[in-house]
Amino acid sequence: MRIGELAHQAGVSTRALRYYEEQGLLTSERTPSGQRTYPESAVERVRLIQQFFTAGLPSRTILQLLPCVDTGHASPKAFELLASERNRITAAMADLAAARDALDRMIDIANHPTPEHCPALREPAWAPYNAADATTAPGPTAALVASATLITR
Amino acid sequence: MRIGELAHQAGVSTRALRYYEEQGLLTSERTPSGQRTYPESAVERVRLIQQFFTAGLPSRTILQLLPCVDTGHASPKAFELLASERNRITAAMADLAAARDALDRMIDIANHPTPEHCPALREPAWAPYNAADATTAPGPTAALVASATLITR
DNA sequence: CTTGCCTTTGACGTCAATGTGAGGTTTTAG
DNA sequence: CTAAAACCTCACATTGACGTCAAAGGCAAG
Repeated sequence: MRIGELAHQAGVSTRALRYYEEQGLLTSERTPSGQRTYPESAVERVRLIQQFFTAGLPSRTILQLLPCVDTGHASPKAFELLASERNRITAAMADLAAARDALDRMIDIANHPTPEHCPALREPAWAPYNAADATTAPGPTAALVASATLITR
Repeated sequence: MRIGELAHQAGVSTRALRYYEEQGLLTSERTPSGQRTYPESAVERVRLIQQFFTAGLPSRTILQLLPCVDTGHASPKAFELLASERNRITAAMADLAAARDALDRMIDIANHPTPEHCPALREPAWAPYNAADATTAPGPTAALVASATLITR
């Protein structure tokens, strides 16, 4: 499998794949003419790398983690890294949840039919502004929190 | 309140505050000599801005959202933005959860007392590699998923 | 007045994961 | 054989939220 194929199957650009290789995250065989060749398993590997990138892990950290994936063994230092990154992610999820709650409050306020700060009654029928949701929070739509804390000015 | 005080109370740098102002996210009065002055309420506002930045919203988007916070009213376009950002955040949380699950699988594998790929028995007593967790997933520690999918090579 | 800390504007630096093009070789399809 | 498509390396550009330094002015205390 050459680089274009891998890029297609893994859903990334060829530039990204060369970058991963440059960072030591991905290896490749070379044909006599110098073109990269990958095994099928590379697709899964690239997807894993992408997952880590998406989660905000920097390439240097991923580089330290991948050997642990390959060997199934984690040195104490790698283990510490594993744990701290897990905590980072958990904290990031909490931050996201907090921001989402803030947005929910704004949505509630904008949607709340109280005339004092709601000339938003011109709206026709509300498109159900969300459809696929039940990922983490099963909450119906938005938190029912007092609005005072949001009205800054 | 001058800029240093606000920066301290809101937990950001003065550079960030000037940047926020430059982006139109934050306003300030000026003393005759040109120094910025803020009301107490600016602390909360900066915290909200920071919360949005932390959640990955770009400044341009925050700029569109803030007036909605101020007036308590959302135009249809702002409402759409609110909803789409909410969905973005939810998706990001799912991505984080997936990456965390991957880390959990790695932790499990590294920790699993099977000799085939586990010379990790040299470890003394495991520090409970996580403490504050129950943010979203009440899961005990790590998923108990088959290891085959992880062993790439 | 002067010492020291805070503030001002302006502008360049950073970091990281790519995008983008140049200029050239290899593979593939007809 | 030939043209298109895919690949190669090298290297500069991008994006965004700041960091950082420079040169200067403001403001309280001694």
